[in-house]
Amino acid sequence: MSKNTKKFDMELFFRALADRTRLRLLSLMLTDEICVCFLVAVIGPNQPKISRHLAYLRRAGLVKARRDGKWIHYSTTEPNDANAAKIFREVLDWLKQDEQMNRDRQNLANVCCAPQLPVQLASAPRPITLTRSL
Amino acid sequence: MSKNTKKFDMELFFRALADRTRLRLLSLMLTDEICVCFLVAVIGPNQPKISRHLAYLRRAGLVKARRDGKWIHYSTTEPNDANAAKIFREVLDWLKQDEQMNRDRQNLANVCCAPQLPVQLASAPRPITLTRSL
DNA sequence: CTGACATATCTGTCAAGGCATATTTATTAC
DNA sequence: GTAATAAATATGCCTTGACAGATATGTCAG
Repeated sequence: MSKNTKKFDMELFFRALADRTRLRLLSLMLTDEICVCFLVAVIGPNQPKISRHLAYLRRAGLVKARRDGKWIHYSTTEPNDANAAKIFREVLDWLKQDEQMNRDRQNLANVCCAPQLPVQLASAPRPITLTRSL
Repeated sequence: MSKNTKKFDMELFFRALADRTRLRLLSLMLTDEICVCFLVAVIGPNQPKISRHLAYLRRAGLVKARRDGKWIHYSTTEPNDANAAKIFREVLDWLKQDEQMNRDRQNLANVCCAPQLPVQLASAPRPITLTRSL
């Protein structure tokens, strides 16, 4: 019953966006939800680091998680404030112009669409849109 | 001549926006440039704090300073990147809906349009638009 | 010298990266 | 079916660096 306009935390919102690793994570969720294991595969070998940044994004209300057996899929979600939501969409568009993030997305495509996945990813659930063409 | 597209620092941009004091400062520049002494008068008695946050905003390319004798006037300025510029404009609009910042702007109007200014502000150059009605 | 503003320094807090470990779920052994 | 194990992810702890707030001091214009 608390009013929906629950005083959105602008500072938390912007701090969540003020880190390159987090922006890179968001850029990998641009097309559809993605399993954590692929985020780790693309961005770096340090799994706890990725996990903590995902938790940060979750706290800020920018992403949501969906459990799927052993795996957890992350996707962007609309912030609880109209202004923030609009800005967030524009930030996501902005990410499409970043060189490093374009490389990241290319790497993701290479990794998860390879005929032969690396051992640890062999049975991981691949992003949907990237596997449509298989 | 280095290319104008000089790799804009997104992290710095968002970090600059990720602090309530800095957002409050920006909100006081919404209508026109404003002298530091009024920023101090409205936001708090701690002058070095205000000064440091202004320096931060300057480094991030969100505000510019103009010297006028003893006084320095600050105003918002367009970030060096088209996406950032658009988002920045929207953030500034967003600030108009914040309660605390509305109180700040009201306080500014009260302070600088009072017939009798406090001693320290007696000769300070008042914001233009707020004094139009005098 | 005085007034307006900036910068240096100190302290406390937060967050990032790295490593170890806990937690949850699926799998295998019995 | 239950116990032990392994895989995927999350969380705790530690160290380090950035930065916010406060006070003191420096700079620059009148």
